[in-house]
Amino acid sequence: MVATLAGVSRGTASRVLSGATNVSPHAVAAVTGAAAELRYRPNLSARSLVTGRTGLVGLVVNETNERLFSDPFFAGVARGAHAALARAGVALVLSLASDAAERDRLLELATTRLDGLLVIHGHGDSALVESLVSSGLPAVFAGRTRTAAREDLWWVDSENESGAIEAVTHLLERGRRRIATITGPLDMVAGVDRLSGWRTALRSFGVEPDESLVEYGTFSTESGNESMTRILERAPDVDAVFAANDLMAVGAMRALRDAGRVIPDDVAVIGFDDSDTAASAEPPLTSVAQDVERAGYLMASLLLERIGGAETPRQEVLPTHLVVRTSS
Amino acid sequence: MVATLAGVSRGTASRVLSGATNVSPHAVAAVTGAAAELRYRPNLSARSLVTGRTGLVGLVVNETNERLFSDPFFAGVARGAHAALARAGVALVLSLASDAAERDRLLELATTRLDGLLVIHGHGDSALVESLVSSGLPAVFAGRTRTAAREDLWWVDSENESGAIEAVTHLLERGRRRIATITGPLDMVAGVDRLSGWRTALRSFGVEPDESLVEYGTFSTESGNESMTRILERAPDVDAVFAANDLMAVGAMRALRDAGRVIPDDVAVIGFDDSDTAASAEPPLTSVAQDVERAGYLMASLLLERIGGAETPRQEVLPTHLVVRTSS
DNA sequence: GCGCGGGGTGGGAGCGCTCCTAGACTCGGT
DNA sequence: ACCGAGTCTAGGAGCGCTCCCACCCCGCGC
Repeated sequence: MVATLAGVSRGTASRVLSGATNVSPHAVAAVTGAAAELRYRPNLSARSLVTGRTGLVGLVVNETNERLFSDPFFAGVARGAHAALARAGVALVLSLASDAAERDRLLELATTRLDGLLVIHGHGDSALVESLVSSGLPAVFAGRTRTAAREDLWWVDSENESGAIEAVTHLLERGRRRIATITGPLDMVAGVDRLSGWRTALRSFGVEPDESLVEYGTFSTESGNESMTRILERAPDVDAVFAANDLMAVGAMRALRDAGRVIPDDVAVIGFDDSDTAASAEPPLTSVAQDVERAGYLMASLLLERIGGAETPRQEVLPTHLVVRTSS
Repeated sequence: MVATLAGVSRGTASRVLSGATNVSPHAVAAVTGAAAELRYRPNLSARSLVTGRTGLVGLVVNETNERLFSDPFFAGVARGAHAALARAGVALVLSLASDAAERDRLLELATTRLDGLLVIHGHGDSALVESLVSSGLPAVFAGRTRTAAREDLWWVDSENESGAIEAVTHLLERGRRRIATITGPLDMVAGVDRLSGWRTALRSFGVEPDESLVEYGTFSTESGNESMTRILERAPDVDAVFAANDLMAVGAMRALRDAGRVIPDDVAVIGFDDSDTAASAEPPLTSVAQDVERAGYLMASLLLERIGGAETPRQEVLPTHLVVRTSS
């Protein structure tokens, strides 16, 4: 180590450079001075070799058809996670896991050079979740899936159900009664919970949920469009729609417009996520806001705790709130 | 190394595990067999320590106000780059560099643990570019900026000018003559080139470019809206708009609709990028397509070459083509 | 004045790998 | 039968760092 040349022994220099404990002020000054002069950069590989930590965390995206990767949800989580990790000197490694081959490669990579994983899994890809869990690698999940809803895992999620309740209640309060919903796939807790919130809100207003007003989409614009079309066929008297995300809400609005319905006069529309899409939609979309950036930050913080040695799994649920715009 | 225990010496095992050269088939079989049995995973830190390569490449996003990070352009590049790198066993590290502090941290991180950088710089952030270049680290840029347009750098860009020419020519051929353009900031070559294409196309049809039909936006929906509003004030007779990206085109459409213009009957609109936004816009937006995923793939390939020892800078320009939808 | 404890330091050991060199072994030519 | 060229292998060296232990020195208590 070059820093030694300017003062003391390697041991002392190392002590100074990685959290000075039991070092004299004199030595500290000498070492830091020398390090600055020599523009010293510690070799992280060497450090990893001996500490067993790589200072690298994977951001796993199980990207399937719906191109989760370009989803604003992903972007927000990534940004938040990056912020939390940066202050701990940990870097984020992008890891896609679309197919089985990629999943294997990911596990290979993960067990060999990552300290932990942040997992965003679009669908409840149990194979991925299971193999991650069984690998024993520290991992924190974004959102519960059927497989990941257990308390033995670490995860961060939003208050999907109460968010949905707030949205549907808002519609009910404005006199809407034939409220349809376009939810997500049944294997995603986010979709299930939002659907459940829809039912709860209706019942609390004495309205029995009409199952013919329910459609299961895939969180894409196109599926929102198709779902809305089917709802219109089955229930032409629909006067509102609550979609489980903004993209589907936008798709639904297109279907409504094509069917000659005026938004919000004939049919009110509410989305979920409060993404940029919602704000720039035509008309601007009322949406349930969830702070994805904060979710990412929390996920990373939990993961750092876990890597730091925490044993008991932690879960965190983030609040949501309704952002009212012109579509409702 | 555990693999030795099942056959030969460390040296031989190492030779087998990292590209078998001068090894007997017998030894190969023995080592691979033993490695499989022991579920051997090489320690990448140790390997890095001796080879001097980390197998890590940074994806640098100079994220400013416009949230480049959630831009579909970024997502595409990231996906393409990931694909190219994965087959070389290289991982992608996400590196944001919004402010000066982050930039410093990034450089620290880069020089110490990354083999190279893929740089997406929203604005022509010369400070970032300069410091990267002077650090001597292998880097490939996405798109030229004023600072990065030089041939001593490595970059990948799209045929911005000819893409713009194609778009504007398409409008001219359909009889439009009062064609406005909303371009990007002057410090981005992408914007400048697209503006230049607009001029060229007009002149080739004998139309002298009217500078009052030019607006400079910031690539956001909102700026598209504002720019269009200003154009309508200055030139109410405008009959077409060419925007330098889809988001601004969408913003422009909103402004046009608010002004009572019908798209495309009164005013035709064309965007750039052919992102999902374009397809799902109302009405569906004609747009100049550029294959961002391929750009990312190429960037990564060039970077690998550079890291592999290639000295002479390479640049690559990708073709664009017009995707005609109902807005024009 | 002697022993003991604690803050501070020096340097050996070793993390797991690849590189390199010396040497062993094989085979064909004379 | 010998030798040289070619092929493959064993194991030492060392990458740059942290950990650990032995040690030194100083001040205090008996």
